[in-house]
Amino acid sequence: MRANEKARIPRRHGNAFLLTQIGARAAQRYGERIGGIELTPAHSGLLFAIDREPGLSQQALAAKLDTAATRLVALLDDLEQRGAIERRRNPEDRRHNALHLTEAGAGLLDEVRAVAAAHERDVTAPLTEAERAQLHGLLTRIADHLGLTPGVHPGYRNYGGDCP
Amino acid sequence: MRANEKARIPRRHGNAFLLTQIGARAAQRYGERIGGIELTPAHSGLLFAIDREPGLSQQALAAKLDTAATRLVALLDDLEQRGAIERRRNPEDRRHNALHLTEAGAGLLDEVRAVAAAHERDVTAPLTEAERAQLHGLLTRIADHLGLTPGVHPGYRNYGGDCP
DNA sequence: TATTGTTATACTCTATAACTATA
DNA sequence: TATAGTTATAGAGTATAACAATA
Repeated sequence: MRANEKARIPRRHGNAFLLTQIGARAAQRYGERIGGIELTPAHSGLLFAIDREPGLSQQALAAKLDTAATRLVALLDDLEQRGAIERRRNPEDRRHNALHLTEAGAGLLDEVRAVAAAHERDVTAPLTEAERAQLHGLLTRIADHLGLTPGVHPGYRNYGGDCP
Repeated sequence: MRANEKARIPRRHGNAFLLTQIGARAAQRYGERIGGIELTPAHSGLLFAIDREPGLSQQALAAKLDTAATRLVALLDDLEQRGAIERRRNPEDRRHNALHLTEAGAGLLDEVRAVAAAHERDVTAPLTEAERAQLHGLLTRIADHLGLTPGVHPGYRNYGGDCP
């Protein structure tokens, strides 16, 4: 009975488990790297998002990232205090803050991009360029199948489930 | 300058980011599935570990999973209360508990294996069998490069970093 | 009254530090 | 005193609920 169940499993350590293991470790390493410029992964995600679509309100940005707007406040406070972003109050409807990167913020984003590129090279170090492209094709299809939004980190999403 | 930095990035959404995204989502889905039999991913990991190496003490098991022994107490309480495991006190040194799966625990582990197999099929649904094998080869090499212990979920590890 | 942004509260998770019982 | 297991304490992170300002 147990051997029978066992036989149904395709591999000792399946792709799904490997993906979870690797994903968690890659996230942890990215967190360490991005910590080197005094940011968290969440901060870096906001810089990317604001650069991609400047002028959004906090509510609109939260909707894009599929997270609660309350979560953004402290993160944006940090970035604003650092001079990386501006909250421009809309004169026509003074409840809205339009989010924009400053000059310094654009420079900081360049640093983030450099960190991300180094991270990318690190994680895929044992693969050849052809294998990286192969992997990218496979992963893109899985990401699509799982309904993942390109560029939106799942850490922003509102799940009930356990993190690991 | 910024365009120059951008050009260094190999792809819009690199493999590292995709791995993080997919890993987090896969973990979340597994958590939902395993919740269907009133367990968390952590509980299921303990069942696997105790089955793989029965008779370990709680300290020894914690060391294998690279986590604090205090973290295991409540999880083992749950499994014991459910009749899935036993803490057998060692008569020669009565400080040690030798951990063992019960008959019921073996049955529960079979259910966990079925859930894991369904999860595996779900995550890799869009791939052919040949592609799954290809992916497995690439992921195994990356996991090895990242120093991951086969079968040990990173969720048990003691990092300081952010979870996502 | 409805909406934007903010602050406050409560809850979960976990790391660390006491504590007990055995040796 | 040293170790295995347990319990208690404290901290981080976040989801939810209240709140103030504006429309």
